Amino acid sequence: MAGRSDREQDRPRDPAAGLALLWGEQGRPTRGPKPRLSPQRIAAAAAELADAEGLDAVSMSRVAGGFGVSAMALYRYVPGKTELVALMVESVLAEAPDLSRVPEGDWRAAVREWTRCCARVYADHPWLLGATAMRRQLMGPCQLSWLDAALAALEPTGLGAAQRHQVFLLLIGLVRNLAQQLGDHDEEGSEEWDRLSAELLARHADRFPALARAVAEGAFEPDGTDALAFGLDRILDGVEALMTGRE
Amino acid sequence: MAGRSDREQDRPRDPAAGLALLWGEQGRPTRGPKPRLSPQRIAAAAAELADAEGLDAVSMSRVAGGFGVSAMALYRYVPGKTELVALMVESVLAEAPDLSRVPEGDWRAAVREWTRCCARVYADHPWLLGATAMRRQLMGPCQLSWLDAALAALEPTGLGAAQRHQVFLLLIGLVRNLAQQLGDHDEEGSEEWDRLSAELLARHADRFPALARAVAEGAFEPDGTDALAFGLDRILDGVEALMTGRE
DNA sequence: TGGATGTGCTTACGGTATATACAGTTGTCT
DNA sequence: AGACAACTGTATATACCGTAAGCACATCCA
Repeated sequence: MAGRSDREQDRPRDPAAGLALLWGEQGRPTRGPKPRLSPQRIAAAAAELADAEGLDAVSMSRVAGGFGVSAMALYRYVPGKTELVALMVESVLAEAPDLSRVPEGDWRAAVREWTRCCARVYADHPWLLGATAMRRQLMGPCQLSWLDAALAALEPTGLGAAQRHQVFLLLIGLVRNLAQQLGDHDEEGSEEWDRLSAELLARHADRFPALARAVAEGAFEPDGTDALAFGLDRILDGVEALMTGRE
Repeated sequence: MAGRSDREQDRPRDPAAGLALLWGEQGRPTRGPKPRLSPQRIAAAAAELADAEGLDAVSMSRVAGGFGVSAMALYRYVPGKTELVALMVESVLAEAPDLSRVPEGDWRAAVREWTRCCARVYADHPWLLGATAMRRQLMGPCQLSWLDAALAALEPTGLGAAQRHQVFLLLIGLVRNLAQQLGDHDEEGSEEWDRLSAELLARHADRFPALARAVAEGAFEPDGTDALAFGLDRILDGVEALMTGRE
């Protein structure tokens, strides 16, 4: 109940060290006793813990406890918790998006597939949203390869590099917002929360006419439509309009 | 350096009490001494502190210290920190979007104006992103009035309620992602971070061909183009395509 | 005036990240 | 072989955090 965990927005005190760790550019020592752990194993265990109990459950103590060692032992492998979270993100993003199945040159299909893969990762690891909500994130190779894949998928559009980047931002924004929506919905006590909100809204319906109309029309009922597909189609249509309209 | 702050994803132990507080539906007592503080004043002070030093600086001690009282004194007005953050959000969202200037019926202008207002709030209060990154957020009247304004702006499109809601999600996603990008950029030590990243990317350029090409084209240079306007136009075009294509 | 009620404070607990100093282990070099 | 340096893991300590519980006092109603 007490002592919530971190927000990770403090910058690591030594960005270079953190990046070197993420990129696996650390000289491995030969002198002392064999290390029993490794940054990757620690990150994997932490990610597993986060999958099971949420990001808040990931504390140095808990993670270390899983290995039967003390909390301070982890600091031999990881500069600090900021870097540990970055490693967790990398470990989850290791499975690069598989865009081999899409037909050559069909950029819509490629972008669609990339977005779906991305959304699946966020769905499988709900803590990813919070872990990447930090400022000035340390970006590792896996994260960059996702970015690379998206930019590659967008190259057939003929858009400029800056615009490809902008579209990427749109896509990742869509995925992340949807992830937040989904994470909100399937939590315990959801029905009571919905009931409270509905009652409040009904009591103040006059203050929110457009919202009340939307609710009456069932805008917030969990219908079968795929929200991801909808947003994706809007973005793709917008990109298409840009292509045909100006080039 | 130690003791980072919370992530607010723990649910308040009593959602009903939190909501009542947000909606100002608490019976005011007459018996005891006049309260020297109020939830709103506390939230305003906390928001000011967050504006100046970031969300991490907002602790019960710090906020209470600003009033010259002890930390525990705040718990007479606010159930816990989760609710305090929700109140902070409400206080910042109190200035509802001003859509009176847009010409009647021009839904594109209205949506554009709403998005710009929203983006300005996020720019003025960078901590808003982190404060609303929680799950199952307590939604107060101010937040709902923003939602209402967006839905109202979308009504002239003739889209269904569910689709209006989806477009709203797209818009807020755009704003939030841009806020994260902007927050990333104007931090101290940004140039060193950029240098490190560029060097790493150059060293592994073969692993990220599309990314390398984009960098070479200057995709990540801070050019003068308005990223918000770009994403907004993509979304608006996508919506327009949906309107004309299917109805 | 008395009692009820609410305010503000003090103390304390269990949690967090992590700095520092130390003990034990292991490889390399003389 | 023996010395030494490097490395691992632990124990201790600091400085925070949110907050539960209880106490002393102020204020209003009867």
